[in-house]
Parts: sequence; structure tokens; C-alpha cells
Amino acid sequence: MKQLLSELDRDARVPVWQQIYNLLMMEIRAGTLGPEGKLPSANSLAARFAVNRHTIRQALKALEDDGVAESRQGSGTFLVRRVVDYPISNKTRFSDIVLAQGMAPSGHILQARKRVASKEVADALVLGKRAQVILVERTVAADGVVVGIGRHFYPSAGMAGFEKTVFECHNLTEALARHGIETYFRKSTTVSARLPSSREARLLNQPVSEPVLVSKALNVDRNGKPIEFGMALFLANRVRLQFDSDSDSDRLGL
Amino acid sequence: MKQLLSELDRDARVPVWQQIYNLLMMEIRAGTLGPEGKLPSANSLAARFAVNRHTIRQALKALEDDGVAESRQGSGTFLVRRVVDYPISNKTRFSDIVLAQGMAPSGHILQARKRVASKEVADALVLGKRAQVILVERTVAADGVVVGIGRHFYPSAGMAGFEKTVFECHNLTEALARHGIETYFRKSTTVSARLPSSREARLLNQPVSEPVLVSKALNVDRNGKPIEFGMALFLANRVRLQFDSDSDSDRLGL
DNA sequence: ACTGATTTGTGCGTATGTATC
DNA sequence: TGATACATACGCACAAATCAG
Repeated sequence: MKQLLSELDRDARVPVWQQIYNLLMMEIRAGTLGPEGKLPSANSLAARFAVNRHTIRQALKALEDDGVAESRQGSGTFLVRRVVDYPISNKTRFSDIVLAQGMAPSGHILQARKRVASKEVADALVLGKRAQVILVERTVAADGVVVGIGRHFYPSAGMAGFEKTVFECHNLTEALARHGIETYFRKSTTVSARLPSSREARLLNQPVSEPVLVSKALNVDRNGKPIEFGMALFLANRVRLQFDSDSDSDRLGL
Repeated sequence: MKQLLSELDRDARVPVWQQIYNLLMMEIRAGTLGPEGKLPSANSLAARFAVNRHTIRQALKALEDDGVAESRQGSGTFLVRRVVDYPISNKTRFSDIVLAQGMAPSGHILQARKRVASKEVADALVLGKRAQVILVERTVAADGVVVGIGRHFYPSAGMAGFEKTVFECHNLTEALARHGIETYFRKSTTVSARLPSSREARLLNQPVSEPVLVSKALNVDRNGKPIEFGMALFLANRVRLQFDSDSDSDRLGL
């Protein structure tokens, strides 16, 4: 007889271990599984799903193969800390970075509208005091987990209707291309950290007590004219900004 | 008759507004003035010193001219946040950076001794599992305020006695030079953030609830051989790491 | 969206002491 | 000595920006 309360369907064509694997993956994604990265023991999972421990082990093995979890003999099974190494270098896009690390990029636009530039934004873009800018705010996700918030400011002049275009494209790059911006170059980046506001914490799905990395960047066109001022908030837990030096080489004298 | 309780000396040759300026500056330095960077209102200061508001304004104007405070109409007068912009670029040293921003660099060695490399350090320096490294830990200060902790790891081989040399020099660069290391190049930098441990918070003189920037860097010699692995903790409040791009240009696609 | 309170910014008038011509 | 200029300090009033309710 089929157990109505069970999370599993023993008659289904997908193997039970795979159903368990899927369920575990969903709970991991939702962040509801295991306190602080440690998964429940194989025995307790076996009890919960009313299956043999071997079946659980198959599911856990699959998680391990995916690089999502890691088992340590005598200790337990732990979620691997998937940090996104975000290299700040030539011609890198967030989606490329995430893909290169075997994760799936996603995200969505939170808002896109005109507003009066704040002092910081106006200064960065070399605009007048009460100049109009277009603000695009979006979340950035890797493997379905939001890891960052991006706020992009564009001078309103020459970008008329951009706040609408953004919603028509799924891709910021594509939207920019439609307004004639094919390439832009990062002129400078400053990195700091702080605690998130309650709204930011909610968007990032993290407590307000966990710090976020704040990266501010000015992007210019070929002629050095400022095109975009971008501010990105990253989950400090999950993102490391990486600055590699080539032969020419940066150097720090600390 | 001279008021004994007054903080001011009206018969003195220095103007009253200047005496007030000096008193305020001292209290700002001591950190006893105003909660969270906001100075008392001009009116309340006028009451406290029993002078006219114009007189207070002259003192505040002087603070403003010094770049110590900033007045915002309708809002109040605030201490300016003196952030150290720490450019990660060619041939910059902490002391140069701090000096360039009109502040005084200082700091001192917390400890310098041999220890077995942790996995992270051993990996970075390409050393064996139980290799010896020399750890130098120090604080870094600008204008007398500690803004960072630096932890430097050097392969023990070829640096014999370095942990003693460090205490003989006031300068890390000088100590390195004595061991034949004149130049080194930053190969890579990763930046993240977290909350400090209680010890770190104490050293940085900040609450454990305020995040710190964590910068990890690998320094190599001309031949690309790893020389030093450095880990720096910065007060996120007071330090911004800055990555400028030249013509060649970094770029971020977020 | 409005209101009242607070705070800084500004102008003008007055008075006093000090340095300069 | 007198005239002038300047810095200092006080008092009053109002404008402008901000903030809390």
C-alpha cells in the first residue's frame, strides 16, 4: 500500500535514491537542510525516508559527485562551501564566471527606473547636481542561490527608454547593445564591506548580521567617457573577489 | 571676575572661537564627542560654552576647513569619515598610501615566530604538508588609529632568523631587505569579508559585529617563486581597497 | 503628503579691542 | 592724538534643508 505521508513514490519510474537526491538538493538549495553545512547522518536520513542506509548513501554519493557535498569518514557529510571566485579582469562577465565554475547563472531585474542622481553617483558619472540617471537593480544568482545584488546607474541622456528595454531583454548586456553600447571598460574599482540593510539582507536571503562585500566600479567607453556606475553587493560568505596580476604586476607593500 | 568653572579664558590672547576649536578637536581625537560621528548642534554647543552661536560657527568652520568635520544644512555637523583608500597597484606600500592621504602611518609587530604551515598557507606557497613557515603578525595604523592587521607567512627555508630580524627593524621592508629580498610582486589577490574574531576585534578596536575586509595575496619573486603569503584584515569602516585599471583595462560584466 | 520642530546658513546691526597710518 | 581698518564677539531674525511623527 502506498504511504500517503511519504515524500517518495516507490512506484515511480525514477529510482528511489534519485528521488531522495532530488529532495535533498531542493532542501539544500532552500537552505533548510542541516544546521551550518552539516547534513543529517545517513542513519537519520534512512529513518526519515524509511529506506535502507545504502539507498541514502547512493543519494549522498550523487551529491558528492556533483561537488555539492563532501563526506568525511567518522565525521559526517558536509555541504561544500561553494564560493564564487569573482575575478576582476579583462572581458569577464558574471555569467561566464559562474559557468566556468560549473554553476548556473541566473537572476532577475528588481527595478529599472529614472531617478535623480545622488551625490556619489553624480560625481562618479561627472554629471550635474540634479541630473537624471537610470537605475537598474537586479539580483545575481549562481546555482539558483542569490549571491549578489547589482545596482547600475546610467546617465539618462542618450539612454532614453533604457529602463523599458531592460525588461524586454533577459540580459543586461543585450539591453545595452540595443542602446548602442557594445563595449565598456572598467576604469576603477573600490571594494569595501558592511552589514546589509534589512531589505538587502532579505534579497540576499541572509541575516543582517552577516557582512556583504561592496564593490563600486566606474565603467567608461573607449574615449574614457563614463557610461555606467555600478555598485554590487555580494554575500561575503559565498563570493571572493579576485584580482590577478599579469607579468606587469600589481604589488602590495603591506 | 573670572569664572573658575568655565573651559574658556576670555582674557587670554587666543580668540574664544579658537579655544573652542582646540577643545573640540581634543575631544574628537579622544572620541568623546558626539555619538556616532554627529557633533552636538551649534545651539547646544553655544549653551555649553556660554557663547554666541556665531562663535561656535567659527570654531566649526575651522574644523570644516581642516577636513575634520562637515556640516549639512538642516541635518547637523558630522565628523568626516576618514577612509583610507588602499590602491592595489604597482609598487605601493601601506606607508606611502597613508602618507599620500595626509595621514601618519604607524603600527607594531604583534608576534614573529616559526610555525607549521596550515593547509591554506602551504598550498599558496607550494610547500610540503608539514613545512615550517615564519609568521609575522602586525598591526597597521593611520593617524594613530589601527585600521588593519597583517599576517605574513614566509617559507622558513632561506629565511633563517627572520623572526628575530623583524624585531630589530621598525620596518618590514627593511627586515626583508636584510634577508636579500629587495623586490617582490603581487601575483594574485582575493578579497572577501567576514566578522572578526574577538581577538581580532580587540586588536582593531572595534565591535565584533562590524565586518572586516579580508585580503589574501601571494607575492612572488622575479622568477615567479612564491616568497610570501599575506593575509590582511582591514576595518571595513575605514578602508576601501581600490583597483584601478589603466588603458589595458579590467572589466566587469555584472 | 503635510506639519512642526530642529538644525544649519545667512544677513544685518552693534560693540569692543587692537593694529596701522 | 586721531582716523581708519580689521578681527572678535554678541544679539536678533529669517531662510533653507532635514527629520520625525
